[in-house]
Amino acid sequence: MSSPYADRVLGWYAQHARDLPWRAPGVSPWAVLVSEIMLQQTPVSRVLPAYQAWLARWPTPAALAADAPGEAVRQWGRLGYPRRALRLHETATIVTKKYAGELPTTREQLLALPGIGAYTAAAVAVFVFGGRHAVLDTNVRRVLARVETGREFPGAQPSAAEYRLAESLLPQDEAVAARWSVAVMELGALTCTAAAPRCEECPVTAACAWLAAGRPAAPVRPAAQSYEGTDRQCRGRLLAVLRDSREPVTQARLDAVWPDAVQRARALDGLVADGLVDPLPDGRFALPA
DNA sequence: GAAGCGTGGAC
DNA sequence: TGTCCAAGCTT
Repeated sequence: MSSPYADRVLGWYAQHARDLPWRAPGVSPWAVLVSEIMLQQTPVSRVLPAYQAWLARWPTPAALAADAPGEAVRQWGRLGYPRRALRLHETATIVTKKYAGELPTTREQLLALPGIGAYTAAAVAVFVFGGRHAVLDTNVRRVLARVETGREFPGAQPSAAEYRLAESLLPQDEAVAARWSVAVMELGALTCTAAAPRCEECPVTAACAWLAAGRPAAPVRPAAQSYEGTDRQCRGRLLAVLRDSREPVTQARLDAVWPDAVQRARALDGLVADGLVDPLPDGRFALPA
């Protein structure tokens, strides 16, 4: 079984696909993984320059593994969620030692690597190696919620039913299925967007349950916690001090960027526990060596 | 399963 | 100087 509107989505993709660097022919599996990790919760526009700079510095997993994890955190810059940089470095080390420098090709092998979860494992297995798996990211989930379920937004986490649905829609042919997966994702990113979807440009309006129902609005969700004053903001400030310093920094330098001493200590402890910050014997702090 | 984890752009 | 959201993962 496969999607009755697969041809329409594939045709739309042929016309509208963005010319992104990680989609260029000849891009290495490792480079695609780097792009996928960077794209976790970070918009394409901000990833583009970071992706180019990262691969210019470390073209292969072996090159990254040969450098200190702290350098990965520094190069990560302000992309956000810097644990991703640390885990990418760990993965580079594993790939270098265990897989002789070549990214493994199956979803299960990829899933076992740090920082690679269900989505990223499927995405790399499909986009690079042509596997036939459901690729459920936020874009695909939103498209399926609307077209198939008639709801404006999907639930908080992908359900087993969602996976079954996504798998049932995959075209039989592996290569076609891979193209379908990236095409649905692109449709969600460009047309079936979270805010102000462009239904007038959509190739599958005839099949869309949400549109047929008159685009009913989802129930209002509880307001998100403000970022201002959170531990996350505090961690970000502290790590920025370390990123911007070539030398280890003193406690006083960290104290200067956050007024609340209790919260500051908690955030710093968290960064140390996460391996993002090294406390040195002399009392100073540094990115991990 | 919920909560924690950064950052900046679009409204 | 508010809210939402962006190719999620881990515990």
